[in-house]
Amino acid sequence: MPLTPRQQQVLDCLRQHAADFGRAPTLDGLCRLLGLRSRGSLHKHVQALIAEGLVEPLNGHHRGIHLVTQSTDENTLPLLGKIAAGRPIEALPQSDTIEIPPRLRTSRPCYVLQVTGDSMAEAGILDGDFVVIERRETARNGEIVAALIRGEETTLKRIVQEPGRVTLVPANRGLSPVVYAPEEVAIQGVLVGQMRAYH
Amino acid sequence: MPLTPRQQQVLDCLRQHAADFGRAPTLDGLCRLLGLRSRGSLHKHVQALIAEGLVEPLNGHHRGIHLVTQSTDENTLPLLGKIAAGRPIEALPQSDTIEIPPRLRTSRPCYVLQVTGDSMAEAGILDGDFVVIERRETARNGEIVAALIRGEETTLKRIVQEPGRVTLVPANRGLSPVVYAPEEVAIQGVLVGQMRAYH
DNA sequence: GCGGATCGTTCTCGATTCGTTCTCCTCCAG
DNA sequence: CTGGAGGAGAACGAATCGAGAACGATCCGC
Repeated sequence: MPLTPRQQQVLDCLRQHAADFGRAPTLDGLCRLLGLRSRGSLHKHVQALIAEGLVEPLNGHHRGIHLVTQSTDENTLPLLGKIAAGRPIEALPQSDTIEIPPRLRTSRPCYVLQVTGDSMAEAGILDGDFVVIERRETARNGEIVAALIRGEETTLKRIVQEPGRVTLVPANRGLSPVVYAPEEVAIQGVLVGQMRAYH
Repeated sequence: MPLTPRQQQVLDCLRQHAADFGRAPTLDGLCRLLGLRSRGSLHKHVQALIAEGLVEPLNGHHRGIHLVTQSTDENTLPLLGKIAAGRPIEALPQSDTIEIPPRLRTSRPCYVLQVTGDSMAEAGILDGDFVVIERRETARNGEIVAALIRGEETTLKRIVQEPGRVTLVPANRGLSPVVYAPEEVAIQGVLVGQMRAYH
């Protein structure tokens, strides 16, 4: 739903205030900035902005009108580098980012890797694909994880955790599952999305 | 139904206003811009534009004359429906859209389909994946296309075109390539991107 | 810890603006 | 003369907007 003119003014004023002071204004302070005399009136505008998801809702626990953080780059994630069986994640020197639609990520922190190699080809993950990884240190059995093995190499595999051992299962007839001790495998994240460009 | 000269003038004025201010004008504001004195008169023209589908209908819920946004968000594409071997594209009743990062599409018109079935599984396209299709009627050999066969069924396959015959090649050991006469196969678009969510 | 000041929230009331509908008017082509 | 395009103006209901009062909850100096 589009904002009314006054709501737009309030939003502009909030952005201005954030740029100037970096502090969250109170309703009374906003009233003065906007030339209003009643908090009650302004409150309705702020509620509308909250309904639009532009302002942090404050459920009586703290004060101050906080803008929601940067809705613009909400759809970009850091592209950390490449993941290949046999090598640690090749970090890119420059901090690169890549646009990811919300459907391909979760609400928790995520990052993106580019796949090298065909070890997960039969799971539909090919050489050159981009994979979205949710930053997490535990996984459920059967999930595909980015795992650091003995602090040396990082790989993308399906994980099966049993008492006393962890098995990383590739999706490729030419490769075999490998069994590790639990302390050898550090989960760095869980696969939540994948995408590929053909052109 | 064609627009009357005055309706065209109102439409031009609306586009001008959107370009200048990015805000929806009110009927009174439009009157001033057009040199009119009565909202009631202008209202009839706006109603005509709504009937033509050029202006957002506002059913007393909000104010301001909004132009209909045609592909306003350049990162969203229409999600037309599902594509399955053996059936035409199942059109979704409601016109749905889906966010697609620029990397997964081309600069030409594209749309999105959701894949049903595993006929392209060995090319890394699984059941449930979303594929981005560039709207095009010709393809190069080896490209993956959405093709309409005999006007009946639509399918996603790799295409090989030779003089006098067209072969559609699935990527699945259990399925065989099928040869058609060129006039039996109508290319509806070419695969340019693919994505999958795991959660 | 306490009490007053500050703040968020909710409510009512009134004023203005705006979309809508209606009637009446002019102009012009067929 | 008739009908359609176009405009003026009045009137009504709804959306928008602000003022003010009242009530808890939080914050802060003592």
